[in-house]
Amino acid sequence: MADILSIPRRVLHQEVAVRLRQRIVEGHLAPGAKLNERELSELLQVSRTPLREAIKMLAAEGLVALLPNRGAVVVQLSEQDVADAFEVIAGLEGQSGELAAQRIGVAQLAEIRALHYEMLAAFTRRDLATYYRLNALIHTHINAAAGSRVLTQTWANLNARLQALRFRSNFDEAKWQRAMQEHDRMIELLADRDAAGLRALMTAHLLHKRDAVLEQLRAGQPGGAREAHA
Amino acid sequence: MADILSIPRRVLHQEVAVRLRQRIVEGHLAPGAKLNERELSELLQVSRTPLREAIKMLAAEGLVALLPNRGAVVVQLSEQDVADAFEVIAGLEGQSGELAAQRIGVAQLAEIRALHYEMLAAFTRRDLATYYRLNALIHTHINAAAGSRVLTQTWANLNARLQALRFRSNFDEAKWQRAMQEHDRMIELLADRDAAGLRALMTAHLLHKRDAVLEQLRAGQPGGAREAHA
DNA sequence: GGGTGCCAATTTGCATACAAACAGGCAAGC
DNA sequence: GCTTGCCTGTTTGTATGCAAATTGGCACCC
Repeated sequence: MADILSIPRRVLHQEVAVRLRQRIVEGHLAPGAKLNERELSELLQVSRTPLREAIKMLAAEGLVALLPNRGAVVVQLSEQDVADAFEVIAGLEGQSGELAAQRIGVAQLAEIRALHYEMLAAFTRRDLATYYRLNALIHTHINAAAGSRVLTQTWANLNARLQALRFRSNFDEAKWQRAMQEHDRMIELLADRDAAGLRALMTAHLLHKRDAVLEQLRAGQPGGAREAHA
Repeated sequence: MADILSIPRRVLHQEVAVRLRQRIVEGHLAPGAKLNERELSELLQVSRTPLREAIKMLAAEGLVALLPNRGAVVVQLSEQDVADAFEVIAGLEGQSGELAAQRIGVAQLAEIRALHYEMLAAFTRRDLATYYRLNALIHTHINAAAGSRVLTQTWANLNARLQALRFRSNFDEAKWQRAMQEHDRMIELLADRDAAGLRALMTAHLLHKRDAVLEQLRAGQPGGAREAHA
């Protein structure tokens, strides 16, 4: 909690990295798109040096791919990659759940519960955007409650790559209701400190999410071709 | 398969990143050490620009931490971090095992078996350095056999952070024998395509490794380098 | 003596300049 | 007509220069 004291020390290349991540997740930079350095440096009003440093960070995070002497492109996950990624993150969420159930404090639990009710409100209104925001926030809080910095970093990294997909995935009513029920159950299991139960639930929750996203992908890209990679 | 044809396109900043990773893993850059840009650029005979880009990549990988206006330092994992990291990687290895058992081809299995026998030879000679090299190679091959690029990347990233520790961890005879037995069993389970079994074994294997490393850490890193002696 | 403020040396952060590699268009040769 | 080679504009890769921030030391004041 010492973070509150530290004044925000922003450095340009980190700021640029944040902005680029946003643009990728929000789809302004679509998968496969080339990152033209001159263009981006003009757009963001920075020189190429910090921009390049930011791009290298995104490359290490797996958000973009570097083509030697040919710049960087936004990675394009094949259907198989998406499935694989969700399976990996399902494992990470499972572990988050297990640890969170063991380690969560009352204040953290209360906050998550509050977010849950807010999300329930958004669900009731069928306000998808708010629902997603709160959903992501709840998962982030559970992950944080696990109290494992390594887990948090690994999860956040992978999550960033999948956010772009989730953003668009707009699953059907039945799936949405099930997801909501699973979230209800999460709160119960957290309150009960049922580590094994929460692990199982969260893993299953993410695998369901995988299925929903894949279904969406297949519907959107008939033919379901495996996309090429560099 | 196509990799054989592509000529190696080296770029300086990637080369530098490789070298820096080596230096960190091998302990030339100890945890907590400051990365002086001028110093390193002279050492590696490159200008500061590609060096800085490489440092940013390592930062994104979690190998170094960036202190705004104060450069980068090699991350220093607390005991808790180490335990957490091994638990995360245990989950990843478990998934590697499960997928590998399902997807491995005969050629891949044969290669892993061959490496296993080589490792058995190294174990018999109590040649720790060779044992470690082959051990790491086997785990890499199993991971590759899982055929999940996302899993491979996530695993490799985390693994890099722990290699430095393993390098030094010089566990006792009993633990070494158990590890060797577990590896024997891995081969059996792979050959049997026992996905659930291999998942469980590999997870346990890594948790045992965690215990060994933590024990070593607590013992207070007794001087001995990595050369073993029985 | 201990604390505070200032100054200089060092180091990082960013911008720019220059070199190398690439893409694609055009013309010449088969 | 198709390929091959060259040539040029564009883009990426690297080096260097300059500005800003930090660290540590020293003098000064309380």
